[in-house]
Amino acid sequence: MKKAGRPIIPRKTIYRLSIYLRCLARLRENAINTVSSEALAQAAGVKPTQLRKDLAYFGAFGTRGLGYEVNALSKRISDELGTSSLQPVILVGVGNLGLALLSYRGFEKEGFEIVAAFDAAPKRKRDKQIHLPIWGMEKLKNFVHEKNVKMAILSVPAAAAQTVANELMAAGIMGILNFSPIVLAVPEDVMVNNVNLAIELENLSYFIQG
Amino acid sequence: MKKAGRPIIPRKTIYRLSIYLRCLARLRENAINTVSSEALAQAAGVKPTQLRKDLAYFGAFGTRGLGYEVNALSKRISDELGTSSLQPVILVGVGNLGLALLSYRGFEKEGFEIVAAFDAAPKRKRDKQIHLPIWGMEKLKNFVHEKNVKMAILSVPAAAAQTVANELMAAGIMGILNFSPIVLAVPEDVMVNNVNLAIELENLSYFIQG
DNA sequence: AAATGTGAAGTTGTTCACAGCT
DNA sequence: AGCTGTGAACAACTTCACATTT
Repeated sequence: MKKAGRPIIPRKTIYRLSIYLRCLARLRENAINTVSSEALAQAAGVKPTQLRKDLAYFGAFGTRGLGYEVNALSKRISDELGTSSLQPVILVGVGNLGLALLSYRGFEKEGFEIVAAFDAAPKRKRDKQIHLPIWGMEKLKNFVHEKNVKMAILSVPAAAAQTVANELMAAGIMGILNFSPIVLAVPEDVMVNNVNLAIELENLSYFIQG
Repeated sequence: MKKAGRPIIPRKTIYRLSIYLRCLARLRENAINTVSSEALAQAAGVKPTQLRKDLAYFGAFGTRGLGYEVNALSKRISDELGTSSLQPVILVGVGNLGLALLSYRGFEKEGFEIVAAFDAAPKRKRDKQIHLPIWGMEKLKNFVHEKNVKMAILSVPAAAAQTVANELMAAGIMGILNFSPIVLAVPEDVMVNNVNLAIELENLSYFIQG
């Protein structure tokens, strides 16, 4: 959770750095070399001062009067986030949602690859062909060790989630992207990000009722 | 964005109310009638005081010395969130991710139904059978008006996202669950929730590198 | 002139400490 | 005794204002 030897950067800032990185990628595609905090902030949906504060956590490299060099800033943020190298990820729980996520091949472009899928019933019939084999849970531990996988996508039913999460952690997984609708109990050094589409919709529906 | 005649409840609280509701549902399944703020907070992954503060935004109904009645509290939160009635939702952009979301039929259990799907190329060949017909974008406006749809899931490529979002808003959509990796520009009265799986993974990967 | 970098002020959200019910 | 409800203290985050640099 903390990065030794560097200033502690707030969670929210890290999240926004990812957003800035994607905005910068689009600028690059359009062959734009230089950008002001004003313009970049606008693209990212934040205030210019916030952008500058965020960048200030890991040093200054803008040019006053001019702005930031797009390539240099991209590189710097990318280094900071550690996204320069492709991270292997496993997916556990190939039910409806897990299958959906597997068939969505949009992770690779962004530096992540789902390298294996696991399920309690690997042979179960599924209504869609996928290119990746599905392994039984007994194969998980060895695989994670051998391939040195650190991250997992968890898409099992609520009732199984905590048990499976425990297996993942025992195998050495340190980061879990949790799609199951329960709050996982994990030790401090394991990181969980929750994604719950139903809650997102519920949240929207609240705010649009006037 | 604001609810007339009621105290303004912070976004984060609303989000947590959804979590509490799901924890309460599990308690109900286990035929537990009463719960303390301590126990419920633990299940929801928050501190007891925070839970009580959250509930205090819309009035007190716990029993001191005892705790909360599970059914009554569920009902109260559900009313507050307005999730008692089923909300129709449309999905726009039936590419890889959109198709994946359509085939994930997990929304219905949670009070939402995807009632129609739209795509710029509705006849395009897709590698999976789905039960819902896919309409062309020209059908969108009428449908939204007729069925009085207020929420949309947006899963089109980045390049098209803002244009399509504009169409949605022109048709009367007030809440967008945005899966496309750009920040949408919308007027104040339209609500956008962003879900970006790549960013979630990137975020995880940052925090697990020691 | 234009735009960054940053201490200080302001705002929002969280936790504490404890009074007040049951 | 046990647990809620809440003002006050605290912490985190955001924005402002402006000095500084090119």
